[in-house]
Amino acid sequence: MAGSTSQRAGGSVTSTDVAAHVGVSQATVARAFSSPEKVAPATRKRVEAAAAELGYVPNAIARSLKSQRTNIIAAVVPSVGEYWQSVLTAFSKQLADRRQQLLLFSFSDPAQLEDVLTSLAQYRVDGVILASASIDAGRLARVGSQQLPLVAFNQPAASGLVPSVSVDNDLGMRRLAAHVVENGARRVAYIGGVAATSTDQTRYRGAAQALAQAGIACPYTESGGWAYEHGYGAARELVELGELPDAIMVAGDELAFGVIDALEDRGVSVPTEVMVTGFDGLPQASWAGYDLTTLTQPVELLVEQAIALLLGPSEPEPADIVVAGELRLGRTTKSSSIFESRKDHG
Amino acid sequence: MAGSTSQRAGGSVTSTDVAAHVGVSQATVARAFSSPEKVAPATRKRVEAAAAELGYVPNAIARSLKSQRTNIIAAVVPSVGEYWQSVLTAFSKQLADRRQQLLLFSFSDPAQLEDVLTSLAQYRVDGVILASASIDAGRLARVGSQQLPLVAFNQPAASGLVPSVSVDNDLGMRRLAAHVVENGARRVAYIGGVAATSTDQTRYRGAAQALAQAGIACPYTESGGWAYEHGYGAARELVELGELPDAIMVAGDELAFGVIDALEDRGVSVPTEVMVTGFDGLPQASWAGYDLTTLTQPVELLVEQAIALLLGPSEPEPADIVVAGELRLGRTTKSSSIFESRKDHG
DNA sequence: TTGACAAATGACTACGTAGTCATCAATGCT
DNA sequence: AGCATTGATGACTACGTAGTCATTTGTCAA
Repeated sequence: MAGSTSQRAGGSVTSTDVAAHVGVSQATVARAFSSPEKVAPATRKRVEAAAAELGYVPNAIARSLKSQRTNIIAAVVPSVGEYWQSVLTAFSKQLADRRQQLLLFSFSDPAQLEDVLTSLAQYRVDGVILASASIDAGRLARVGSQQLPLVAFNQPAASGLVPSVSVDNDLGMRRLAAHVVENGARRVAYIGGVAATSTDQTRYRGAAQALAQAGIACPYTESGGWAYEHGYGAARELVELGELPDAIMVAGDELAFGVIDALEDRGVSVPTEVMVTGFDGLPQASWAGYDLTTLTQPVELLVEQAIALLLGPSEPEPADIVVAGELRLGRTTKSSSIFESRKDHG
Repeated sequence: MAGSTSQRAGGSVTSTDVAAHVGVSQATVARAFSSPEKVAPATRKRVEAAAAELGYVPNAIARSLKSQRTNIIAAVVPSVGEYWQSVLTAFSKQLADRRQQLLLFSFSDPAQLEDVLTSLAQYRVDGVILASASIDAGRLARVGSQQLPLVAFNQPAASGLVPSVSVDNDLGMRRLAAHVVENGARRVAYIGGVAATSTDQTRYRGAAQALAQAGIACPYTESGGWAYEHGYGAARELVELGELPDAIMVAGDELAFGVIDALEDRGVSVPTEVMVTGFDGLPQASWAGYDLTTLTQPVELLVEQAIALLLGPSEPEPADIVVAGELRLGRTTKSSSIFESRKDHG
């Protein structure tokens, strides 16, 4: 039997090839792979043997064309940022468990979004995850008008427009604010990311309102981005202006790391002189070097909900799921006992 | 004209629909999108107008089936690890520039690799990036035997078997070793990741040989993984054993962060008492909080080379590209001037 | 004016699969 | 024994596109 069964060099082996080899019809081979229970065990065995011998692997492209399902989920994600990377990791893991693949559409500049969404439309994916603070309502609506299932991930602005899953930004910031107030902070500053994003707005509002209830004003500083260096730069400016508050609430963990390092670099001790809080609960927040007080997003849970919305039975009206995060108390807000004793809230 | 042009609810608009609307053949519509120069400008305009009106978007699945090209590159990557996330980011960016999409196959456990590779074979991607230290030679060979272009990313073991792109692990570690020796280290320990991986072996060998030339032995400790907590744990053990060296060379940056934090937590000052080096050049290495001495991998360049191997004309024999990294000098090896003066090498 | 030629377009088909329907054999029942 | 029923399988076709080839139209030179 030498040579007769060798697979062709460049081309792929098709179900027809296997069928000819076994002496059954192409339909039977297809069934043996897509719905094995409809094929007699003996036949199935022979088909599988032949497939293994010839090196046949079902062609997902052809299958998708015929069945109108790709088993592929697209994710539109900013190409940078510790937070998005961790979200992506979670999606990729959980989708793999459901035998779905992740097709990645990343963009570094919001201006590229147009192109990205265009090429996204060409792949007939089974669902789309929109994860970025910089997708505005108009674009969201446009994507939403297509027929495909989609879910906005952590985009407060999407609420009501398209199905969305978010952490409770407002509640989270309120808890953090309550915590720093309890720890004795009387003057608090807020360092945001990009003021134009709904995430930033929602978080700031939460913090500002909670602080206002304690009679504390909370000036907002825009750092201009969500990366380490933005936080570093914003904090440096704050130090140079000279009027340091008791606490700095930062819109995101990565920013907060920059804030902490900028403070320490300039001899400002955290938390002794200034407390710092973050938001997100990145893995690095738990690293001993930072040990940041922050709001840990339940990323796995959020992702689970997002996938459920995407793959589950479609709801009649857009569902908006909001999940509470968990307060993580780290070293960056541990107050000295002097402050502790003056605590006086509610 | 109300209603007559409304697109069907669930189904997608096809080139045939557009053709009927314009009054041309399906072939002309297809050409208008895939090779516009073959269509008369006037006709093209009408086709484009009709497509916009009907909401037609070319179907990439069907196109792929017909043309045997998917414009999709698959990446097989471990689902965790700061380093892989940064690599992934680079791939996704550079592929987007070339109008290719990234299909993500991530795995958290090497045992899942089998499943991953199986489902990978079904999608007829244009190329595969294998990026993980834990793909052994046997599996590499199996994947390589398929017809599709592939490239192993930072896997020394792949050299000779399949086309590969790697940083120069050996040279990098030699440079780091030379640096710590110059800074006065006389007793050096090495903390590795997973001893069974070729990356770990190559890096340790480079360090050990370079140190041996300076007459320094270099005991190896396996941390058991590549994450922060593995480094933390390994360093903690080292401290508890009591015999701290002058310098600890660590196999990866993320591990090194753990090592540093473990040392500082136990009152061991870095670099005054113990110097620490990393490997990879993660963004966090540049953060002021760590400011790690490490070997920065030229990730963008590595990725560029990998993509060139993948999409470029196929070489007759597997190409193995090795790129040198760049030494990054941080605070974690800044020696006191006492050490500096005794430097005596070569 | 007519033949040669290029440009534009249409008819047709294949890419590899899965679902529909028909066919056939085997089984159980009265 | 005859008939209905079930299970297994084959023939056929459609999914939406792009390439091949043939046909039509328009242009230019002799």
